[in-house]
Amino acid sequence: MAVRLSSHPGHVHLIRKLKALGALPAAEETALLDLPVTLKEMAADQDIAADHTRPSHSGVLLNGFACRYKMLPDGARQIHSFHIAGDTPDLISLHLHTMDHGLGTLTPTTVAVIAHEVLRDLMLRHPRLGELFWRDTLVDAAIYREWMTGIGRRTAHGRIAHLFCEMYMKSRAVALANGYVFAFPATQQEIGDALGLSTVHVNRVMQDLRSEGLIATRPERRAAILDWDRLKALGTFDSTYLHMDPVRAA
Amino acid sequence: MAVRLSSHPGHVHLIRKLKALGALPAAEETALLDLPVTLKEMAADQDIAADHTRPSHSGVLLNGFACRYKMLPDGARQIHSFHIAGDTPDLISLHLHTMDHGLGTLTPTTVAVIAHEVLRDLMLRHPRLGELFWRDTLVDAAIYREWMTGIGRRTAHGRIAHLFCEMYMKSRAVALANGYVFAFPATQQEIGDALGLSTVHVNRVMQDLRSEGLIATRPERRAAILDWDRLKALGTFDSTYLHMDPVRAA
DNA sequence: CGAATACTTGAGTGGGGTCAACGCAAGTGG
DNA sequence: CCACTTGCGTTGACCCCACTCAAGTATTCG
Repeated sequence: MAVRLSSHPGHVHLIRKLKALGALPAAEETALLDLPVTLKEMAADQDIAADHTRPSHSGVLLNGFACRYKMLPDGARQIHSFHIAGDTPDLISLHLHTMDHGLGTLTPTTVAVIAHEVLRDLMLRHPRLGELFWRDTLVDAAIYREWMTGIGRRTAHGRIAHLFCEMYMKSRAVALANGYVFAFPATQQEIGDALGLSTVHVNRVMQDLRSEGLIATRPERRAAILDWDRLKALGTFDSTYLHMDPVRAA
Repeated sequence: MAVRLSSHPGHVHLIRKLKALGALPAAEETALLDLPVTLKEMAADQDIAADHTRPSHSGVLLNGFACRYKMLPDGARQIHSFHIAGDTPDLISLHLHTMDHGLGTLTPTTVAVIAHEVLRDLMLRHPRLGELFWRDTLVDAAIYREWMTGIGRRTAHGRIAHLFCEMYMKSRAVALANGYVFAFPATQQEIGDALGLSTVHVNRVMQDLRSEGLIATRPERRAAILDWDRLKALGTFDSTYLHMDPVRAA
């Protein structure tokens, strides 16, 4: 059932995210919100796009959480990124036609599905939007580099601290943080698969961070940062790679 | 001193690379080769673009080797990617204005430096070229994901095997491989910094791979793959992520 | 032919992995 | 409303892959 993107309240997160990336003129904003999309409600642990497939559509996450991941032949999993409302995680299938990894939901999720041809036409009509989306994929790439740095060279404590800093910054940018509290529904298993750690070790390190008074986690799958400065120092977190300052970027 | 990109023989690697990414019509090829560039000869271990700077130009590697890297406060280094002739490693500065990492040479190198405004104008005139370059940055991102997977979930033997497979495929794509022999001038130290391993361990594992008859390295800084199938299996290498098949991609 | 810059080797160590339970809350169905 | 299941977090014991430190031995190059 085709509706306009603007018909679902989740579109505000996309707009906020694009505005955090750079100037979004009114004409472009209107063109984007007028796009015909299909709303897809998904359960947790479903593939939005499976590895090795060739999608003909891309999606905007309107709510819920998703992740990008790769399964290895021995059953090990590496999670490459977490995605929250406002993200366009499979925009890349517009130019990389065969998926080289999977994209799956972590929680029940609403996705606005848009046909590739519609997106291509939009970007031809509005090159400024094309640039913003390109920029978005480049920020994703910067995040991969940062994770690579963490997995390769940071201790387990530093990696987990860094991840909490990043998820907080991303949530705040789309107004999904309430003070230092934000939704972070990943299990310890998933955090381990993201950071190259075992579940058991994630558990022990998170206990350390909690007992040190750095973070708190709630049964409702929310996280809170209790001491931003010390957490940031522990994870040697420098937000430059998130490229969230549109003023300096302009 | 401004010359045309076509004036340096290294331009052929760029053209080959773009053609491996997708169709490159003659008009676009001509427009690209006519670009005014400045040729810059650089020594080894110099920064093409330093961390935290705001470049106003991007470069094409015409020959030599470079790498993208990040230094951590404790002195540790993570190398994010290796780059060979034909690569455009700092194209991203066109849209991410502040460098969140460094880009440096590994060997003496020739770089064609192009002003951002010239590139922007080129892509407005030729959206098809813009798409190809976007695609190129997406392939780089796919390589980051693959490295992340390796560092997070592969053994040291698997990581090194995978890296040799990747560097061979990249060299072959721009006709810089001779059979299974290709230039790979990274030191064991640099390989370790790329794969999240210590120099000592890289050394021991490479001895294993040599004595197993999988690879050979030559004093002239060339590498040879002696048993492609076993090396590929050891690194669980699947070249999908390099997106090198323009036919299926079209 | 020194002086760097790699590459090698050995010995000892530790961060994080594995394996195997156990606790506990939230369904879910009878 | 209780028995069963399922998913997630937690704990303990043991172990190994890869790291560190320290000392070599080639190469390469001015």
